[in-house]
Amino acid sequence: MVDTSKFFSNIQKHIVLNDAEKNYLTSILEVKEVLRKELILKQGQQCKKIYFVVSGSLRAFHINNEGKDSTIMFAIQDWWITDMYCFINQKPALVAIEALENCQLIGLDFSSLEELYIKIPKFERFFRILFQNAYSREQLRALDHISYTTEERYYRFVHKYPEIVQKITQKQIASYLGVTPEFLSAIKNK
Amino acid sequence: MVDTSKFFSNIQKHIVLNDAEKNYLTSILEVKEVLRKELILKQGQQCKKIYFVVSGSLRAFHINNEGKDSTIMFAIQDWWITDMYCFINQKPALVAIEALENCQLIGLDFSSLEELYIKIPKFERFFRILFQNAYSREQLRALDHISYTTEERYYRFVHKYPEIVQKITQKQIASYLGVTPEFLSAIKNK
DNA sequence: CGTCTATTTGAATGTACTCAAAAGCGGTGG
DNA sequence: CCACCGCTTTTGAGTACATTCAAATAGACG
Repeated sequence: MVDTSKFFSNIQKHIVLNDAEKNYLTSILEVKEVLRKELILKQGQQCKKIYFVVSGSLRAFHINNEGKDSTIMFAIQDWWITDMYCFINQKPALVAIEALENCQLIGLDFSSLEELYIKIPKFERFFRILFQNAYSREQLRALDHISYTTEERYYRFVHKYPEIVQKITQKQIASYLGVTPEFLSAIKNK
Repeated sequence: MVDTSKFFSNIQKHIVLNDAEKNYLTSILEVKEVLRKELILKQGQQCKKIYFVVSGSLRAFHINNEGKDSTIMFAIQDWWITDMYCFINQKPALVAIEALENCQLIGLDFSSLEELYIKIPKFERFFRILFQNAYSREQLRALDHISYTTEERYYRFVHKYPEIVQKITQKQIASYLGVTPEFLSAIKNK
């Protein structure tokens, strides 16, 4: 069984829900369990959902036309993940999302989320805060990317997200930093 | 005089305001005119405001400890700009924001924005959409950054933001792409 | 018109990649 | 429980990408 209490407490960090609202939310959420290595979104598919991670960990990545694998983001327990661009524009996904371990997820469909905003407007607030934080994180990442060396970015990443680092390979860190695994290995061993 | 009508139509792309709401909004907004090269935010300062650009253009940039200048974002007419991380956490700014031309701006203070969310909750919706789009843009930028070559990113940038390109120097594009002006020059002339 | 900054060019250097091969490690099946 | 398989990590050589520094040229602005 997937425990939805973490999901509700994540939401109640920012807004307060009464029982009726919780029940409505329960009625539209979709519980999903996926196995390690399974894809919850494939590149080119329609991205219809945003996921909350109850347990496990995931990786969003893009394969370009030369076959290079680039990691856009990781998500662990208590994080939200989607291909934002495709979710809001309802376009084919630019990224795939794979489970790094067995995961318990809670998905919200694009159209039920739109309805949710209408029916219970305080969710506008919740997602306003969520996206504001996500935007801020990405702005910092852009800063990191153009302003620091690869070596510095590696140590900054490890220091900032130790819980993620535990769960992923060095190859995946390299793909997040935008360098080859060989080069990351060389950096570490000097 | 600064014309606030563009500001209101920007907001009314996503939500509808009645006269009382417009009046309230008018009462908290701060009109600001700045000259070319003026800084509206200095690195290390408290970032108290988010700005809407009525006219003109701006650049947010970071100077690291080696003196390297990295552009985080540009903003032109009808865009919003702030140092998001510092705005929401009320920490010293990581970036400076400078006017590239004479600008007419409308600023919203952090605390009056928080009050606005309480008084007129539909602004949660407006900023939810604004930040969702901003997040999506930054996610795409991260993808661009790790997945394409500098040359590709240059042409993608020029193609995606032609109105920005008109207003900025090549040196500033280089600083946005994260390369030296010399290297960008070499790319163009081959 | 003169000054200041941006852009270009080139040489030397450093950073990061490719390719290939070896070593390490974890999981699976016999 | 060990042996094998597949994948990750390491190592190294050769190459490509990008930087630094310096100097020349071109443009923009007062």
